[in-house]
Amino acid sequence: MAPESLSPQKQSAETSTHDGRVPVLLPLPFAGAFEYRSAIALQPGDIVAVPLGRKDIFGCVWDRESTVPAYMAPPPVPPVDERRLKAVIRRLEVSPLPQELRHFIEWVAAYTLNPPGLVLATALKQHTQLPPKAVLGWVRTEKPLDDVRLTPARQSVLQALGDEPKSSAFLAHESGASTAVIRGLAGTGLIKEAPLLVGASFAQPQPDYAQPALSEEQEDVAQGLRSMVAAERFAVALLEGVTGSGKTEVYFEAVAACLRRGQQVLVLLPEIALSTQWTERFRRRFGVEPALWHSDLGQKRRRETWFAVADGSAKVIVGARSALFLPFETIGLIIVDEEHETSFKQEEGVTYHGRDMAVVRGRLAKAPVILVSATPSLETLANADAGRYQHFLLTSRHGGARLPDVTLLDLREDGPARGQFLAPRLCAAVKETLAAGEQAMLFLNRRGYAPLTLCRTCGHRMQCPNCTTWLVEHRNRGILTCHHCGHTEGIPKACPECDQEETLVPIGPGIERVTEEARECFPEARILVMSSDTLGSAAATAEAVRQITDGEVDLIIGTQIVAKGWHFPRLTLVGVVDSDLGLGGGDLRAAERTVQLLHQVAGRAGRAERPGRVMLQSYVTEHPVMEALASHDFEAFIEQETAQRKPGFWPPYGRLAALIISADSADVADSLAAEIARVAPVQDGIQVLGPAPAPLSVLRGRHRRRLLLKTVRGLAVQPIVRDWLSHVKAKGSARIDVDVDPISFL
DNA sequence: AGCACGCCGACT
DNA sequence: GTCGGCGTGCTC
Repeated sequence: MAPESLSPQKQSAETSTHDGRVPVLLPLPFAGAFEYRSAIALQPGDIVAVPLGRKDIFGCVWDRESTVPAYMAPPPVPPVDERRLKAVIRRLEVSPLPQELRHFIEWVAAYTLNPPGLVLATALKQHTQLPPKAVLGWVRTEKPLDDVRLTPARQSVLQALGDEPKSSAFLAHESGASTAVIRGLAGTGLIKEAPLLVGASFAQPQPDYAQPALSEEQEDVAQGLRSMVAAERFAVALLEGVTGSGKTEVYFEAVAACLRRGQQVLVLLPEIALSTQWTERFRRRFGVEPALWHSDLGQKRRRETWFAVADGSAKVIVGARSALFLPFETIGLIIVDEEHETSFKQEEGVTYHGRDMAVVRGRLAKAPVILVSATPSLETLANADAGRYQHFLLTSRHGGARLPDVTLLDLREDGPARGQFLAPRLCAAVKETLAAGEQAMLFLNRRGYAPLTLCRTCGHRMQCPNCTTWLVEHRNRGILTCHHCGHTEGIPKACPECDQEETLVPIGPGIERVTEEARECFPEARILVMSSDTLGSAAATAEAVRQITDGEVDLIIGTQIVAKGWHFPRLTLVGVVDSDLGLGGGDLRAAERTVQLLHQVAGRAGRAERPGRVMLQSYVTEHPVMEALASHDFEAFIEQETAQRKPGFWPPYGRLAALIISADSADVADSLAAEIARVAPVQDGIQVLGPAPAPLSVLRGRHRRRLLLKTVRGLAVQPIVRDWLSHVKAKGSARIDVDVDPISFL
């Protein structure tokens, strides 16, 4: 794709050449854009090669004025001496970054307290390491037809031509002529080479391909969403509906409305690589596959998609959070499905929350944003309650299916035998289900065989040398491994502490151990294990899903992965092996997350005409989380969570920023943390907690301490943290990482 | 992020 | 006497 064939972008009248000085944002952690001289006129958004030190680097011509709200914006950097400016080397022949994307990059940088260049790097990573090759096709020239001898073959080639360039292969196929005819025509001057529109390979979704049969309730909500799209302005809606209520079908109507207006749609899913079922539903509704965007897209497909988004020919993009950085032309709608999913939060590098930044992107694009969930986050519910977001509800399951019956199995009264993990009542229920020719599922959110290996003689526990964690046994692979840093060792014969042999015993269940037990309890059952260890690729996942759907499997045993929005019509029993697992650790969202996850898992049961059953094994059946799940009364649970968070101004009734201090020795980490605490801000509405050792106090060999800044809702954390950190400096091995709106407290 | 400059240990 | 360790600082 060559730049000539891209739609021209909207530009402010003002050009960026200003005394021949051009700001260029480099994909490096500098405080702001660097300035260069340029003889040629450059526009903001242009990708340029510039010298930096003794090397050359790509950057993006930047805007002189910031659009970030003043309170959030980083302090301005003083201009550099004229004589030190170097000259721009050249402008790359690639599509520029649209203004809206540049503003978004600045916004994300200011909000997350990251240098804008680092955010640019995440946007540019997807893009121009290599300028895309122009692929050439053919178009008609102005030359009159009568100058040339027109054979029948030539005429049919000319007929196959359109306004837009067509490839030789396409023309040959369409006209039945050989490529020799095309070359001949080129020789006559009737046609000439022109860059192909890459986007031409992205099929257009048809808004009216299949008409959905919507219930009255669904139709009402769909109508509400359609009118948001029609308004063509920024607004946020929460679409809340129990599992199986047909949320996807309903928001597809908003997608259709947007397509009819010729605008683009961005759909964010938490785990796009696993979303084959979603893609299939999309194809049934719109006739074609949507454009996909995720991290392991091939280089070629990636580049094609980027440019198809830029020129507007890819209409619906389904992606992971990084799709927010695509160069949309005319975005008319953003949808965040499973908005409560914590995996929308990027935890490495630039830590941003995909859901929240989707709302920012929507505001910049003046487009509506729809947040979708069966168990919305407290953040989103609070926004809906405050009237900031519209709230649409789908209350009944599609096709008359009932919500599953949820039974709490109190392990204190009716627990399994020692060394086993499935209670007798759960085993009986599984047997019944299998006998009835239906499918059952066992859910345990823990990979491996056992989370702890202990010496029976001396009490030694097998620990990771780099992290404050136990090594998890993976018996299938014959190893002990750390789930945080990847450290792996063999399973020793003797205890490394007391040298006694055969004394190491596995403590607690992992999914491998539950599978072992299930094989003994249900010897006849065809068992399928679904975890990230057994399902390496999207293709493997799709195959597993097919086996389940086609009834080639009786018992599914899985981790987190099975909780995704799968539709398994034969599944009628779900057993949760350890419902209490997520409640430990005492972090802010432990209860909320457990409710969301277990409700999601429970929702896999009984989606078709057959009613479903769910059994939750727990040692704390009286816990509000368990009660909420058993009674399907989430409002009561939300009320209680709210009552707990509100008085202390915990999110969403206040704001948080975490400072993570790390160093290669505990002493250095401690003294820097103490120094930071000493200069902590003191002000009404602000509270500083810590420093405290991080729950994983040593991670990947680095000693970590945490401080938490909490402010009342009306107070932004960014200027406070900026000011705070301007008083301290990390030296040596020490580092300070800031996590605005932290989700993980590890 | 690179890549320099810059002061302290084991080598031709 | 030098080669080289990676600690601090700069790159428009």
